[in-house]
Amino acid sequence: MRFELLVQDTQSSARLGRISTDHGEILTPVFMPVGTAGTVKAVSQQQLEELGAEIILSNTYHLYLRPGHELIYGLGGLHEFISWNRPILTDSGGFQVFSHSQLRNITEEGVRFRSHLDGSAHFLSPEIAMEIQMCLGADIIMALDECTPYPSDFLATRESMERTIRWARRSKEAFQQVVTRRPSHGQWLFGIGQGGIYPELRRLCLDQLLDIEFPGYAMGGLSVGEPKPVMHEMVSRSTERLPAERPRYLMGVGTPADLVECISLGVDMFDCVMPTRNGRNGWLFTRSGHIVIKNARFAADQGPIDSQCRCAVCRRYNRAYLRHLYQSNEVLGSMLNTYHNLYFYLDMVREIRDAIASQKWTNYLKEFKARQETG
RNA sequence: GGGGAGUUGGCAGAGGGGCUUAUUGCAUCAGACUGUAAAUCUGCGAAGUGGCGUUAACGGCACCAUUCGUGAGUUCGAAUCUCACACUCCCCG
Repeated sequence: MRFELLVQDTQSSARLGRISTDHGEILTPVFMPVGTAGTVKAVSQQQLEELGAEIILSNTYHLYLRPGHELIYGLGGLHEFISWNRPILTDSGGFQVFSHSQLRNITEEGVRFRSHLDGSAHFLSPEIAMEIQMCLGADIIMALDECTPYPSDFLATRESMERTIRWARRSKEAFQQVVTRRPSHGQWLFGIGQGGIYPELRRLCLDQLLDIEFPGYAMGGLSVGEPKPVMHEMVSRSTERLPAERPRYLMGVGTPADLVECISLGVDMFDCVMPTRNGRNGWLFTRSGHIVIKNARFAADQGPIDSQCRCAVCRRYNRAYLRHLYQSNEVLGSMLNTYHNLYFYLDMVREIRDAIASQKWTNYLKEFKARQETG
Protein backbone atom coordinates (compact mmCIF):
# COMPACT_ATOMS: atom_id res chain seq x y z
CA MET A 1 0.00 0.00 0.00
CA ARG A 2 1.38 3.36 -0.91
CA PHE A 3 0.38 6.83 -2.00
CA GLU A 4 2.35 8.82 -4.54
CA LEU A 5 1.80 12.45 -5.26
CA LEU A 6 2.12 12.79 -9.03
CA VAL A 7 1.24 16.40 -9.81
CA GLN A 8 0.67 19.41 -7.60
CA ASP A 9 -1.29 22.23 -9.23
CA THR A 10 0.56 25.51 -8.98
CA GLN A 11 -2.48 27.81 -8.79
CA SER A 12 -4.45 25.90 -6.19
CA SER A 13 -4.14 23.03 -3.75
CA ALA A 14 -5.51 20.59 -6.33
CA ARG A 15 -3.32 17.56 -6.87
CA LEU A 16 -3.08 14.32 -8.76
CA GLY A 17 -2.01 11.15 -6.97
CA ARG A 18 -1.97 7.40 -7.04
CA ILE A 19 -2.86 4.94 -4.34
CA SER A 20 -1.52 1.43 -4.87
CA THR A 21 -3.33 -1.42 -3.14
CA ASP A 22 -3.28 -5.20 -3.31
CA HIS A 23 -6.36 -4.90 -5.49
CA GLY A 24 -5.00 -2.39 -7.93
CA GLU A 25 -4.35 1.27 -8.31
CA ILE A 26 -6.56 4.24 -7.64
CA LEU A 27 -5.87 7.56 -9.29
CA THR A 28 -6.85 10.55 -7.20
CA PRO A 29 -8.88 12.68 -7.04
CA VAL A 30 -11.29 9.77 -6.92
CA PHE A 31 -15.01 9.41 -6.45
CA MET A 32 -16.09 6.26 -4.65
CA PRO A 33 -19.62 5.01 -5.33
CA VAL A 34 -21.40 3.96 -2.15
CA GLY A 35 -22.33 0.30 -1.82
CA THR A 36 -23.46 0.12 1.77
CA ALA A 37 -24.72 -3.43 1.91
CA GLY A 38 -22.17 -4.93 -0.44
CA THR A 39 -23.87 -3.58 -3.54
CA VAL A 40 -23.96 -0.22 -5.21
CA LYS A 41 -27.72 -0.11 -5.47
CA ALA A 42 -29.18 -0.76 -8.91
CA VAL A 43 -25.90 -1.44 -10.74
CA SER A 44 -23.96 -4.67 -11.09
CA GLN A 45 -20.26 -5.13 -10.44
CA GLN A 46 -19.81 -5.66 -14.16
CA GLN A 47 -21.39 -2.29 -14.85
CA LEU A 48 -19.21 -0.65 -12.20
CA GLU A 49 -16.15 -1.98 -14.01
CA GLU A 50 -17.55 -0.72 -17.29
CA LEU A 51 -18.15 2.68 -15.70
CA GLY A 52 -14.57 2.77 -14.55
CA ALA A 53 -15.24 2.79 -10.81
CA GLU A 54 -11.83 2.35 -9.23
CA ILE A 55 -12.94 1.74 -5.67
CA ILE A 56 -16.26 1.34 -3.94
CA LEU A 57 -17.36 1.92 -0.39
CA SER A 58 -19.16 -0.47 1.89
CA ASN A 59 -20.35 -0.37 5.46
CA THR A 60 -19.25 -2.09 8.66
CA TYR A 61 -22.53 -1.68 10.49
CA HIS A 62 -24.75 -3.00 7.72
CA LEU A 63 -22.57 -5.98 6.82
CA TYR A 64 -22.09 -6.85 10.48
CA LEU A 65 -25.86 -6.98 10.97
CA ARG A 66 -26.44 -8.87 7.76
CA PRO A 67 -25.04 -11.24 6.63
CA GLY A 68 -22.42 -11.00 9.41
CA HIS A 69 -18.68 -10.36 9.14
CA GLU A 70 -17.73 -13.88 10.27
CA LEU A 71 -19.73 -15.34 7.42
CA ILE A 72 -18.06 -13.03 4.93
CA TYR A 73 -14.64 -13.86 6.39
CA GLY A 74 -15.42 -17.55 6.02
CA LEU A 75 -16.40 -17.02 2.40
CA GLY A 76 -13.05 -15.48 1.63
CA GLY A 77 -13.64 -11.83 2.50
CA LEU A 78 -15.72 -9.05 1.04
CA HIS A 79 -13.96 -8.87 -2.34
CA GLU A 80 -14.55 -12.55 -2.94
CA PHE A 81 -18.07 -12.48 -1.48
CA ILE A 82 -19.34 -9.68 -3.69
CA SER A 83 -17.11 -10.57 -6.65
CA TRP A 84 -15.25 -7.28 -6.87
CA ASN A 85 -11.52 -7.45 -7.44
CA ARG A 86 -10.82 -3.77 -7.27
CA PRO A 87 -10.23 -1.82 -4.07
CA ILE A 88 -12.88 -1.41 -1.38
CA LEU A 89 -13.13 1.03 1.50
CA THR A 90 -15.34 0.25 4.47
CA ASP A 91 -16.79 2.92 6.67
CA SER A 92 -16.60 2.19 10.38
CA GLY A 93 -20.20 2.74 11.40
CA GLY A 94 -19.41 6.20 12.71
CA PHE A 95 -21.94 7.73 10.41
CA GLN A 96 -24.62 5.39 11.74
CA VAL A 97 -23.81 6.69 15.22
CA PHE A 98 -25.00 9.98 13.82
CA SER A 99 -27.85 9.02 11.52
CA HIS A 100 -29.46 6.43 13.80
CA SER A 101 -29.59 8.85 16.69
CA GLN A 102 -32.97 7.42 17.77
CA LEU A 103 -31.59 3.92 18.07
CA ARG A 104 -28.27 4.40 19.82
CA ASN A 105 -26.60 5.34 23.02
CA ILE A 106 -23.02 6.58 23.10
CA THR A 107 -20.65 5.89 25.99
CA GLU A 108 -16.90 6.19 26.29
CA GLU A 109 -16.62 2.46 25.68
CA GLY A 110 -18.58 2.55 22.41
CA VAL A 111 -22.04 2.75 20.94
CA ARG A 112 -25.02 0.65 21.84
CA PHE A 113 -27.28 0.30 18.83
CA ARG A 114 -30.67 -1.08 18.26
CA SER A 115 -30.72 -2.82 14.92
CA HIS A 116 -32.85 -1.05 12.35
CA LEU A 117 -33.69 -4.48 10.94
CA ASP A 118 -35.19 -6.25 13.94
CA GLY A 119 -34.66 -4.01 16.97
CA SER A 120 -32.07 -6.32 18.54
CA ALA A 121 -29.34 -4.75 20.69
CA HIS A 122 -25.77 -4.49 19.44
CA PHE A 123 -22.57 -2.90 20.59
CA LEU A 124 -19.93 -1.24 18.48
CA SER A 125 -16.60 -0.09 19.90
CA PRO A 126 -13.40 0.95 18.15
CA GLU A 127 -12.05 -2.54 18.81
CA ILE A 128 -15.13 -4.26 17.43
CA ALA A 129 -15.20 -1.95 14.42
CA MET A 130 -11.62 -3.00 13.67
CA GLU A 131 -12.36 -6.68 14.12
CA ILE A 132 -15.32 -6.46 11.76
CA GLN A 133 -13.50 -4.43 9.14
CA MET A 134 -10.52 -6.74 9.22
CA CYS A 135 -12.81 -9.71 8.67
CA LEU A 136 -14.36 -7.92 5.74
CA GLY A 137 -10.88 -7.23 4.43
CA ALA A 138 -11.38 -3.91 2.65
CA ASP A 139 -8.24 -2.20 1.38
CA ILE A 140 -8.94 0.94 3.34
CA ILE A 141 -10.77 0.83 6.65
CA MET A 142 -11.88 3.67 8.88
CA ALA A 143 -11.43 4.40 12.56
CA LEU A 144 -14.64 4.51 14.57
CA ASP A 145 -15.58 8.14 15.03
CA GLU A 146 -18.50 10.16 16.23
CA CYS A 147 -20.00 12.21 13.45
CA THR A 148 -20.96 15.36 15.33
CA PRO A 149 -24.38 16.67 14.37
CA TYR A 150 -25.00 20.21 13.17
CA PRO A 151 -25.65 22.44 14.95
CA SER A 152 -23.63 21.60 18.05
CA ASP A 153 -22.24 24.16 20.44
CA PHE A 154 -18.53 24.51 21.05
CA LEU A 155 -18.38 22.48 24.25
CA ALA A 156 -20.44 19.60 22.94
CA THR A 157 -18.40 19.58 19.73
CA ARG A 158 -15.15 19.57 21.68
CA GLU A 159 -16.29 16.73 23.89
CA SER A 160 -17.41 14.70 20.90
CA MET A 161 -14.20 15.50 19.01
CA GLU A 162 -12.06 14.43 21.96
CA ARG A 163 -13.87 11.13 22.15
CA THR A 164 -13.27 10.67 18.42
CA ILE A 165 -9.55 11.12 19.11
CA ARG A 166 -9.57 8.58 21.93
CA TRP A 167 -11.49 6.20 19.70
CA ALA A 168 -8.99 6.81 16.90
CA ARG A 169 -6.13 5.83 19.24
CA ARG A 170 -7.98 2.71 20.33
CA SER A 171 -8.83 1.93 16.71
CA LYS A 172 -5.18 2.01 15.77
CA GLU A 173 -4.11 -0.11 18.75
CA ALA A 174 -6.76 -2.69 18.02
CA PHE A 175 -5.83 -2.63 14.35
CA GLN A 176 -2.19 -3.42 15.12
CA GLN A 177 -3.17 -6.21 17.50
CA VAL A 178 -5.48 -7.86 15.02
CA VAL A 179 -2.85 -7.56 12.30
CA THR A 180 -0.42 -9.63 14.35
CA ARG A 181 -3.09 -12.12 15.36
CA ARG A 182 -4.77 -12.52 12.02
CA PRO A 183 -2.43 -11.49 9.23
CA SER A 184 -4.24 -10.56 6.10
CA HIS A 185 -3.41 -8.66 2.96
CA GLY A 186 -2.31 -5.08 3.32
CA GLN A 187 -4.96 -2.85 4.84
CA TRP A 188 -4.79 0.81 5.56
CA LEU A 189 -6.49 2.37 8.55
CA PHE A 190 -7.50 6.00 8.12
CA GLY A 191 -8.16 8.41 10.96
CA ILE A 192 -11.14 10.77 10.86
CA GLY A 193 -11.01 14.42 11.87
CA GLN A 194 -14.01 15.97 13.54
CA GLY A 195 -14.54 19.35 15.19
CA GLY A 196 -17.80 20.57 13.71
CA ILE A 197 -17.65 24.11 12.43
CA TYR A 198 -14.92 25.29 14.81
CA PRO A 199 -11.58 25.79 13.05
CA GLU A 200 -9.56 25.49 16.25
CA LEU A 201 -11.24 22.17 17.10
CA ARG A 202 -10.63 20.89 13.58
CA ARG A 203 -6.99 21.84 13.91
CA LEU A 204 -6.64 20.35 17.38
CA CYS A 205 -8.22 17.12 16.24
CA LEU A 206 -5.97 16.76 13.20
CA ASP A 207 -2.85 17.54 15.22
CA GLN A 208 -3.64 14.71 17.57
CA LEU A 209 -4.49 12.33 14.74
CA LEU A 210 -1.17 13.23 13.14
CA ASP A 211 0.54 12.25 16.39
CA ILE A 212 -1.17 8.90 16.38
CA GLU A 213 -0.15 8.62 12.75
CA PHE A 214 -2.32 7.17 10.02
CA PRO A 215 -1.50 6.44 6.37
CA GLY A 216 -4.42 8.66 5.34
CA TYR A 217 -6.75 11.19 6.91
CA ALA A 218 -10.43 11.81 6.51
CA MET A 219 -12.54 14.85 7.24
CA GLY A 220 -15.86 13.87 8.76
CA GLY A 221 -18.93 15.59 10.10
CA LEU A 222 -19.22 17.93 7.13
CA SER A 223 -22.12 18.51 4.79
CA VAL A 224 -24.50 17.72 7.61
CA GLY A 225 -26.46 20.97 7.29
CA GLU A 226 -23.85 23.69 7.78
CA PRO A 227 -23.64 26.51 5.19
CA LYS A 228 -21.39 25.87 2.20
CA PRO A 229 -18.82 28.55 2.97
CA VAL A 230 -18.40 27.06 6.45
CA MET A 231 -17.84 23.63 5.01
CA HIS A 232 -15.28 24.98 2.56
CA GLU A 233 -13.47 26.77 5.33
CA MET A 234 -13.33 23.60 7.43
CA VAL A 235 -11.97 21.65 4.47
CA SER A 236 -9.46 24.34 3.72
CA ARG A 237 -8.27 24.50 7.33
CA SER A 238 -7.93 20.74 7.33
CA THR A 239 -6.08 20.22 4.07
CA GLU A 240 -3.55 22.93 4.83
CA ARG A 241 -2.76 21.13 8.06
CA LEU A 242 -2.43 17.67 6.55
CA PRO A 243 0.84 16.33 5.16
CA ALA A 244 1.10 16.43 1.36
CA GLU A 245 2.28 12.84 1.16
CA ARG A 246 -0.85 11.32 2.69
CA PRO A 247 -4.23 10.94 0.96
CA ARG A 248 -7.08 13.14 2.16
CA TYR A 249 -10.62 11.90 2.19
CA LEU A 250 -13.67 14.12 2.55
CA MET A 251 -16.40 11.82 3.79
CA GLY A 252 -19.90 11.91 2.39
CA VAL A 253 -19.39 14.77 -0.05
CA GLY A 254 -21.04 15.76 -2.30
CA THR A 255 -22.55 17.63 -5.20
CA PRO A 256 -20.54 18.08 -8.40
CA ALA A 257 -19.83 21.66 -7.33
CA ASP A 258 -18.67 20.45 -3.90
CA LEU A 259 -16.24 18.05 -5.55
CA VAL A 260 -14.76 20.72 -7.78
CA GLU A 261 -14.48 23.18 -4.92
CA CYS A 262 -12.90 20.72 -2.54
CA ILE A 263 -10.51 19.25 -5.09
CA SER A 264 -9.23 22.79 -5.44
CA LEU A 265 -8.71 22.80 -1.71
CA GLY A 266 -6.58 19.67 -1.92
CA VAL A 267 -8.98 16.79 -1.27
CA ASP A 268 -8.14 13.44 -2.92
CA MET A 269 -11.06 11.16 -2.13
CA PHE A 270 -14.83 11.52 -2.03
CA ASP A 271 -17.84 9.34 -1.55
CA CYS A 272 -21.49 10.24 -1.67
CA VAL A 273 -24.86 8.55 -2.10
CA MET A 274 -26.07 11.42 -4.22
CA PRO A 275 -25.55 9.97 -7.70
CA THR A 276 -27.11 6.65 -6.70
CA ARG A 277 -29.89 7.73 -4.38
CA ASN A 278 -30.90 10.76 -6.41
CA GLY A 279 -30.80 8.64 -9.53
CA ARG A 280 -33.32 6.26 -8.04
CA ASN A 281 -35.45 9.27 -7.18
CA GLY A 282 -35.43 10.59 -10.72
CA TRP A 283 -32.83 13.34 -10.30
CA LEU A 284 -30.31 13.19 -13.12
CA PHE A 285 -27.09 15.13 -13.48
CA THR A 286 -26.20 16.94 -16.68
CA ARG A 287 -23.41 19.27 -17.65
CA SER A 288 -25.78 22.19 -17.33
CA GLY A 289 -27.37 21.35 -14.01
CA HIS A 290 -29.81 18.61 -13.13
CA ILE A 291 -33.14 17.51 -14.50
CA VAL A 292 -35.95 15.72 -12.66
CA ILE A 293 -36.89 13.04 -15.12
CA LYS A 294 -40.28 12.44 -13.53
CA ASN A 295 -41.45 15.95 -14.49
CA ALA A 296 -44.31 16.08 -16.97
CA ARG A 297 -42.29 18.23 -19.36
CA PHE A 298 -40.22 15.20 -20.39
CA ALA A 299 -43.19 13.02 -21.34
CA ALA A 300 -42.51 13.39 -25.07
CA ASP A 301 -38.88 14.48 -24.97
CA GLN A 302 -36.92 12.41 -27.46
CA GLY A 303 -33.53 13.76 -26.48
CA PRO A 304 -31.01 12.01 -24.23
CA ILE A 305 -30.56 12.97 -20.58
CA ASP A 306 -27.50 15.04 -21.51
CA SER A 307 -26.67 15.62 -25.16
CA GLN A 308 -22.97 15.82 -24.34
CA CYS A 309 -22.89 12.66 -22.27
CA ARG A 310 -21.32 9.59 -23.85
CA CYS A 311 -22.63 7.01 -21.41
CA ALA A 312 -24.43 3.91 -22.60
CA VAL A 313 -27.76 5.24 -21.33
CA CYS A 314 -27.50 8.55 -23.15
CA ARG A 315 -26.42 6.80 -26.33
CA ARG A 316 -29.43 4.52 -26.34
CA TYR A 317 -32.42 5.87 -24.44
CA ASN A 318 -34.39 9.10 -24.50
CA ARG A 319 -35.96 11.16 -21.73
CA ALA A 320 -39.52 10.17 -22.64
CA TYR A 321 -38.71 6.50 -22.08
CA LEU A 322 -36.80 7.15 -18.87
CA ARG A 323 -39.72 9.17 -17.56
CA HIS A 324 -42.07 6.37 -18.47
CA LEU A 325 -39.90 3.88 -16.60
CA TYR A 326 -39.88 6.14 -13.55
CA GLN A 327 -43.64 6.66 -13.69
CA SER A 328 -44.23 2.96 -14.07
CA ASN A 329 -41.98 2.17 -11.14
CA GLU A 330 -39.91 -0.13 -13.29
CA VAL A 331 -36.58 -1.33 -11.85
CA LEU A 332 -34.91 -0.59 -15.14
CA GLY A 333 -35.56 3.10 -14.47
CA SER A 334 -33.50 2.95 -11.28
CA MET A 335 -30.79 0.99 -13.05
CA LEU A 336 -30.46 3.33 -16.01
CA ASN A 337 -30.69 6.49 -13.90
CA THR A 338 -28.05 5.24 -11.48
CA TYR A 339 -25.81 4.17 -14.34
CA HIS A 340 -25.99 7.59 -15.94
CA ASN A 341 -25.40 9.48 -12.69
CA LEU A 342 -22.40 7.35 -11.78
CA TYR A 343 -21.00 7.86 -15.25
CA PHE A 344 -21.48 11.58 -14.81
CA TYR A 345 -19.53 11.62 -11.53
CA LEU A 346 -16.80 9.22 -12.60
CA ASP A 347 -16.33 10.90 -15.95
CA MET A 348 -16.21 14.31 -14.32
CA VAL A 349 -13.46 13.15 -11.98
CA ARG A 350 -11.55 11.65 -14.94
CA GLU A 351 -11.72 15.00 -16.71
CA ILE A 352 -10.56 16.71 -13.57
CA ARG A 353 -7.54 14.42 -13.28
CA ASP A 354 -6.67 15.13 -16.90
CA ALA A 355 -6.97 18.83 -16.27
CA ILE A 356 -4.69 18.71 -13.25
CA ALA A 357 -2.19 16.47 -15.06
CA SER A 358 -1.93 18.88 -17.96
CA GLN A 359 -1.84 21.96 -15.72
CA LYS A 360 -5.25 23.11 -16.96
CA TRP A 361 -7.02 23.04 -13.64
CA THR A 362 -7.64 26.77 -13.55
CA ASN A 363 -9.27 26.58 -16.97
CA TYR A 364 -11.41 23.69 -15.90
CA LEU A 365 -12.56 25.61 -12.86
CA LYS A 366 -13.53 28.60 -14.99
CA GLU A 367 -15.43 26.46 -17.47
CA PHE A 368 -17.17 24.55 -14.72
CA LYS A 369 -18.36 27.74 -13.07
CA ALA A 370 -19.54 29.18 -16.38
CA ARG A 371 -21.55 26.00 -17.02
CA GLN A 372 -23.17 26.20 -13.61
CA GLU A 373 -24.25 29.75 -14.29
CA THR A 374 -25.81 29.00 -17.68
CA GLY A 375 -27.41 25.81 -16.40
C1' G B 1 -92.49 -8.82 -15.93
C1' G B 2 -91.05 -9.39 -10.42
C1' G B 3 -87.48 -8.61 -6.46
C1' G B 4 -82.94 -6.64 -4.42
C1' A B 5 -78.49 -3.52 -4.16
C1' G B 6 -76.38 0.84 -5.59
C1' U B 7 -74.93 6.04 -7.92
C1' U B 8 -69.60 10.47 -3.31
C1' G B 9 -63.42 14.16 -5.96
C1' G B 10 -59.06 11.16 -12.03
C1' C B 11 -59.91 5.87 -10.00
C1' A B 12 -61.11 2.91 -5.72
C1' G B 13 -63.70 3.76 -1.41
C1' A B 14 -65.35 5.88 3.88
C1' G B 15 -68.95 8.84 5.97
C1' G B 16 -76.06 7.25 7.72
C1' G B 17 -78.57 14.99 10.29
C1' G B 18 -74.54 20.19 12.54
C1' C B 19 -67.26 19.21 13.94
C1' U B 20 -67.80 17.46 6.02
C1' U B 21 -65.04 22.08 0.65
C1' A B 22 -66.01 15.62 2.47
C1' U B 23 -61.53 10.08 6.03
C1' U B 24 -58.22 6.98 3.45
C1' G B 25 -55.47 4.56 -0.55
C1' C B 26 -53.80 4.87 -5.48
C1' A B 27 -52.95 7.90 -9.62
C1' U B 28 -51.56 13.07 -11.04
C1' C B 29 -48.46 17.32 -10.24
C1' A B 30 -44.34 19.39 -7.66
C1' G B 31 -40.36 19.35 -4.05
C1' A B 32 -36.47 17.15 -0.92
C1' C B 33 -32.28 13.88 -0.85
C1' U B 34 -24.39 14.88 0.61
C1' G B 35 -19.39 8.61 5.16
C1' U B 36 -27.69 5.04 2.53
C1' A B 37 -33.03 2.35 8.23
C1' A B 38 -34.30 5.27 1.11
C1' A B 39 -37.18 1.74 -5.72
C1' U B 40 -37.59 6.63 0.32
C1' C B 41 -39.84 10.94 2.28
C1' U B 42 -42.74 15.68 2.00
C1' G B 43 -46.34 18.83 -0.02
C1' C B 44 -50.40 20.06 -3.33
C1' G B 45 -54.91 19.67 -5.07
C1' A B 46 -59.28 17.60 -5.71
C1' A B 47 -64.07 21.62 -8.96
C1' G B 48 -66.46 24.39 -11.13
C1' U B 49 -69.20 28.80 -11.21
C1' G B 50 -70.49 33.48 -9.09
C1' G B 51 -69.41 37.48 -5.51
C1' C B 52 -65.93 40.33 -2.73
C1' G B 53 -60.99 41.69 -1.33
C1' U B 54 -55.76 41.50 -2.40
C1' U B 55 -51.65 41.18 -5.95
C1' A B 56 -46.85 43.55 -11.00
C1' A B 57 -49.43 39.27 -12.93
C1' C B 58 -53.47 35.74 -18.53
C1' G B 59 -51.61 33.62 -12.77
C1' G B 60 -51.53 33.45 -7.16
C1' C B 61 -53.82 34.08 -2.32
C1' A B 62 -57.95 34.92 1.53
C1' C B 63 -63.10 34.86 2.55
C1' C B 64 -68.42 34.06 1.22
C1' A B 65 -72.38 31.42 -1.63
C1' U B 66 -73.56 27.14 -4.33
C1' U B 67 -71.53 21.86 -4.48
C1' C B 68 -71.76 14.01 -2.92
C1' G B 69 -76.65 11.12 -10.19
C1' U B 70 -81.02 14.91 -11.30
C1' G B 71 -85.25 17.46 -9.33
C1' A B 72 -88.53 18.45 -5.33
C1' G B 73 -89.43 18.18 -0.09
C1' U B 74 -88.77 17.57 5.63
C1' U B 75 -85.58 20.35 9.10
C1' C B 76 -83.00 26.09 12.42
C1' G B 77 -79.45 22.81 9.62
C1' A B 78 -79.05 17.40 4.50
C1' A B 79 -73.73 13.76 1.18
C1' U B 80 -76.63 11.75 5.43
C1' C B 81 -84.11 11.53 6.18
C1' U B 82 -88.67 11.45 2.42
C1' C B 83 -90.65 11.37 -2.64
C1' A B 84 -90.16 11.32 -7.96
C1' C B 85 -87.11 10.54 -12.06
C1' A B 86 -82.62 8.80 -14.60
C1' C B 87 -78.81 5.40 -14.79
C1' U B 88 -75.79 0.89 -13.12
C1' C B 89 -75.34 -4.00 -11.19
C1' C B 90 -77.36 -8.72 -9.27
C1' C B 91 -81.19 -12.55 -8.72
C1' C B 92 -85.84 -14.90 -10.31
C1' G B 93 -89.23 -15.62 -14.51
